[in-house]
Amino acid sequence: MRKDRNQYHHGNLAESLLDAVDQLASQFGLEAVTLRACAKLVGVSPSSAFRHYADKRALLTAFATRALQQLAETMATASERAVEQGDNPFHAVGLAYVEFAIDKPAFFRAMWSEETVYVNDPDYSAAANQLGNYLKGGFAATITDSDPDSFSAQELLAWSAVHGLADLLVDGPVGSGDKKPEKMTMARQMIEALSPALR
Amino acid sequence: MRKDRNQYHHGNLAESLLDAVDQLASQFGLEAVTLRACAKLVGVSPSSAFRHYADKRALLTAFATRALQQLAETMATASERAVEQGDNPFHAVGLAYVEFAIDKPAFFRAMWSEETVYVNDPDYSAAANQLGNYLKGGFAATITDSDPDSFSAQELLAWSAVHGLADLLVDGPVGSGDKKPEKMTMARQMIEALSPALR
DNA sequence: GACTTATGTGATCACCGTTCACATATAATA
DNA sequence: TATTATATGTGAACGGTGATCACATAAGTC
Repeated sequence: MRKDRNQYHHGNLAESLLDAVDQLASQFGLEAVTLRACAKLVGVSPSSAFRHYADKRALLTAFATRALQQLAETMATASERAVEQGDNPFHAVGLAYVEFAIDKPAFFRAMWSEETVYVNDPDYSAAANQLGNYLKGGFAATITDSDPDSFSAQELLAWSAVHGLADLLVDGPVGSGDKKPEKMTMARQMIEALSPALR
Repeated sequence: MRKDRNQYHHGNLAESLLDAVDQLASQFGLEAVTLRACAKLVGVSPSSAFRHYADKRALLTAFATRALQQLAETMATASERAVEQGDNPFHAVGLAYVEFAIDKPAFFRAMWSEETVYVNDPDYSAAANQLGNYLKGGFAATITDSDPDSFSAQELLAWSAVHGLADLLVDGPVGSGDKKPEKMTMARQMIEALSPALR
């Protein structure tokens, strides 16, 4: 049973503020995310946010963490499905990475934004590490990995290529006029072109 | 002969404001760049900036344009030198790209920041196009290119990989604890690992 | 020298993140 | 249940921010 609104106590303000960041960032971009706008959206006074987050930056850090987890989840399911269907898991993971960036550019930008995030926050870095592991998991079937604890040159290449394309599509001059299908085709072709280097 | 300071008219305020952005961004990060701080650094009132730039965003666009030109120049000389010395020009251009990002992270961030830049500004997009051409120039000796007007899958792969590594090094979780030499070694190894895909 | 145009100023605005004393709700204790 | 302690939300205030506008002053033109 959920609490009634119009209460003095909100009940789950920390999470609701994250939802507000989510909504504002998705609709108007990350730059437009304002503490006051978030509070207003939730129906709460601006100062109340500081009971749950030390900073605006702390709020953005929590949001970035959520984005990392979401991407990791997306990639994990893509990888599983690829294994089930006998497809190349790296292709699936790479495509999922790019698709996430295209579908949720605000999340993608927030995720790796060293200037607006406390990168040493334990939750954040844990999520970042977990994402790295899913990436390596996706590569595992494709790349022969001598040292599973550090990124080999080939693994770094794979991540760099996928991340670079995603970033160029979202913030760079690549595919500016194209819609999602064209962008995904570019991603497929690029990943295809990459495979000779991953043997 | 340059104008005396302590004048009512500054003489070259537009350029000087760009220098101020440069200095503040390099020292304190892009997020810390403030119109008022720039004006104070130049020794001028805050409102005077609006005589030369419509917006803060217009100022950042001009700064991003300058950054693009600087990177293009760096890459062009790297490419030339590589050709002279018989080295692989793509390697040289790719390394120059990564090195630029490491040395001047604020420039690198400002360059591709769709939310803080007017990406349709003619000067900006011209500089972005020129940079793309230099990139293709660097690739030219390495990659067989059927259509010189659009990026082939291999060219896109090469740019994505180099750009992605640069971005992961600057804003991502790769090489966080490492100094520049280690990062450049990673770049060399990644580019080396990429070459099988560029034939 | 008079007029026009370009450039810099100062006051002012609404909005921003942040703080703090205070109000109110929930939980714990007696 | 009554009391107390703690967690959570409020409202007013602060300085800093981007932006505007009437005004002041310089430079360019005739």
